[in-house]
Amino acid sequence: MREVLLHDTLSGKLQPLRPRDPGQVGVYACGPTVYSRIHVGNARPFVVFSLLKRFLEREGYAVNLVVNVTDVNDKIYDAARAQGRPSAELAAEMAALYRADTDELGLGRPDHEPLASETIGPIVDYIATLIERGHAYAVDGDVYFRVRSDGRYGSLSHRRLENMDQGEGALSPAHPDRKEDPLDFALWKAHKEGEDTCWPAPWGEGRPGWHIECSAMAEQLLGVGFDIHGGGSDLIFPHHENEAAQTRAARGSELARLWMHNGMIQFTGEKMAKSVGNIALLHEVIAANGPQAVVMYLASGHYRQPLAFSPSELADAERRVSRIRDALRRLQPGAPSPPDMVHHRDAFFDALANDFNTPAALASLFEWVREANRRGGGVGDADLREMLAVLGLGELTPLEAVGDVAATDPEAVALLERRQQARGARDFEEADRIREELRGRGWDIRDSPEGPELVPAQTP
RNA sequence: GGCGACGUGGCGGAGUGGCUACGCAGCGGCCUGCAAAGCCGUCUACACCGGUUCGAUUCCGGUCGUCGCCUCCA
Repeated sequence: MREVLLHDTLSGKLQPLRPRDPGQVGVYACGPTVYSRIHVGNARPFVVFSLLKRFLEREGYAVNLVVNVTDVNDKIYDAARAQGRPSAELAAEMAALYRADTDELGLGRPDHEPLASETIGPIVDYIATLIERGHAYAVDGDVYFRVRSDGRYGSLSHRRLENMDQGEGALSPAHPDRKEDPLDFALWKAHKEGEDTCWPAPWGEGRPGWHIECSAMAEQLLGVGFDIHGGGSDLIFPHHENEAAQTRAARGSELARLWMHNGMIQFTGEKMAKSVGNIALLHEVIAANGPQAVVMYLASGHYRQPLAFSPSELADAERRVSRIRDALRRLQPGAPSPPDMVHHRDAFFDALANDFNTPAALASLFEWVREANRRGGGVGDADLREMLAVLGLGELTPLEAVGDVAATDPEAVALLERRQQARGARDFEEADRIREELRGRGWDIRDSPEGPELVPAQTP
């Protein structure tokens, strides 16, 4: 088992992974708010933490991955109202589409996917505890967290209270004196006209604020002080800062041991976001490029850095997948790989152990591929398969050889034979004509010393 | 204004105080009837200005620029 180093946002440094319970790693990653279909940016944490789980499991850990779904939220109310439908119905539909879209990636599901709407009881209890301990207060059915009661507030996002923009809330003409302090944030929001869902609570019916749900759900499923809390870097403040503050205040200990944050996907030079309008929907990108290309694309940058998105980047990723797929054709399935190539495989996993450096790992993978290609056919594919499995590309299959085609498209095989006859007769005009005909049927020809093969045509 | 990250070859994107990843694209070559695939080579980059050092793309300071957060946001 390698020592795994991960960058921790709280300390700002690489930290060795030292699980609370030896051999077991609990991971909580913030998932989407379901008010519309997710885009590629939303998919990044899903992929990053899914792949991290695979890697840690490969290293021998038992991993429990929790990715929540926020299904009660202002944006959902707004979107549902605009569509003239119940908010719960919209949330349920979008949650189902989120699962369907991410299923398409072929990475499996997280171990748990809790919903805010199904965690109301624990959330209410949590808030009650905060009030009892003097860290929260109710005002006309709202409940606010007393930010200044947490001595370590700001430690995660590395900001000082005095530097914070305090324009929000305090001077709101609608609610002039609700909060004791403009920095305080809502734990519970009293039911308002036009909101079609609410739940009972000791301080009045309403619904949870955004941050409390994660503290409650993470604790329910992983316990306080679990190993890794993750999400997009745009969540560091205020979302994760608030989560951390709530848990310290209610439980007297830290929510998570290590905080991991992924960088933003950038499209047209800035963050891909619905509010900017520069989004590419995940299911459309998968439909256009295939799921493996999307995973390859997301793995091609270090998770902490911003990553440039464009259609050509996805096409690039698709070519890389093809290179691997082509290499697979020449390999010996299920056979061990040459021992003198194992250093590439080891370098691959070493790179992942060093702050989950997927692009460096991919470099080693491609060095392995080049070496295998150099050696010609017959190299065992075991090492490559091991690497691909961790990347979630284990399902990659080599392009079919002609033998497999016979069953599905006997006509193509007949054409290939006619082309061989034409070539034998040095009638290259006819041979090339048949090649074009086969391409029209969706097959590319690859000639080799061992004879011609048919492979599915690459989409241009 | 505050905090943080970053500026690498045509593009994407790692990384390192000295040996200049990886992929895509381009170009040349090998192979091929021609292609495709593959292999070899090539295109020899690290924003700018100072400093430290025998030596800096890598460390320090400054300048310019970009991005993120400070409000919902993966």
